Amino acid sequence: METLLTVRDYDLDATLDSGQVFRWRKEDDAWVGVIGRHRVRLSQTGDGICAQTAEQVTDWQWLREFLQSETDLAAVLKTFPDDEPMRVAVAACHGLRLLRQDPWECLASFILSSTKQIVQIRQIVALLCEKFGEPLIRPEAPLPTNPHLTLTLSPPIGRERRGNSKRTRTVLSKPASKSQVYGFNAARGDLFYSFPSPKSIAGLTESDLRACKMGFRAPHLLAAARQIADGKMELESVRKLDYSEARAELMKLRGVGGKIADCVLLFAYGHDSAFPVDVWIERALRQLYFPRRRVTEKKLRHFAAMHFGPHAGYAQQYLFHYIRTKLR
DNA sequence: AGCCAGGCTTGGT
DNA sequence: ACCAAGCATGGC
Repeated sequence: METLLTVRDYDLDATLDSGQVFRWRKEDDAWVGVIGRHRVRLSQTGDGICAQTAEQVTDWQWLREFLQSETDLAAVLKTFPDDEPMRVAVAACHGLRLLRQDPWECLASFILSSTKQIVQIRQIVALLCEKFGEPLIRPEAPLPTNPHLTLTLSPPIGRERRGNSKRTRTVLSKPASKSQVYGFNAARGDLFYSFPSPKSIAGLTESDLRACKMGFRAPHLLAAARQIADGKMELESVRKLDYSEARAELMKLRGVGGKIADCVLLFAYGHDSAFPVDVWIERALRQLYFPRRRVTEKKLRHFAAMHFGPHAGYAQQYLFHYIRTKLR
């Protein structure tokens, strides 16, 4: 299925490559990635964004929600302070947007992000999904016509399928290869996977997770997954909380400090006032707004909240992307 | 308070 | 070519 979202001032390249998401890859002129259980191909067109999926889609609301294509960007930009650094960043990153991600995927990704650079975060998250997510069908391939074939997926490489063994060996005496199932060569990297649920991660061991090269973040992710799977933490009910309540709630999770909580609040819960301060932003703020002055991190956060207005998180994204891509 | 915990990239030498 | 620094958090 294919649809065209008409939208102005939307730079897909900048948006999908600005450290908000870690699973999107550019293939030729299009971006391929996963939203929920949809494997999606996105490309920039003259008047918007073209999206393709393998399966029938009647309601594209989930896509508009993820892309935030209805957001009035001009209205957001108008609230930014009129100072030199902001003007430069906005001019340099025209069409940069904030996405609206699934809270769990966002939370887990940012737990894994601590003291990692973006390239490594991508590797870790990719490994996690390949090992423990469910394989998805690529948009270009037709859906399998034989219903039995859909029941004979072999387990992802490196993973024992426990429990529902009914599913793995039903009709066919010999398991179908991935290329039989999907109609293309499913070499590593060609298949896409859903993001593993809290429940599926909660059932793993720390060493399962360490095999994804996440190091000391493995116990953090495992503990967070278990807190959520046990119902001790309700990511859905965090939606009802205001910014500071939600921040305090998320920080109860292992591996979640102020910075990571702010990332999740901004990228998944739509709290535009969240202003994640990582080393890049901290350096930029000190250099641009407090040259040769000693300012504590707390003061810096206070300044950011006061100075950048109700959509401070958007302003942060412009500064972040500007210093990372244009000021290297 | 200050250090350490994977491992991969970046930057300095 | 080699080697240190950087990275956000929790635990000691």
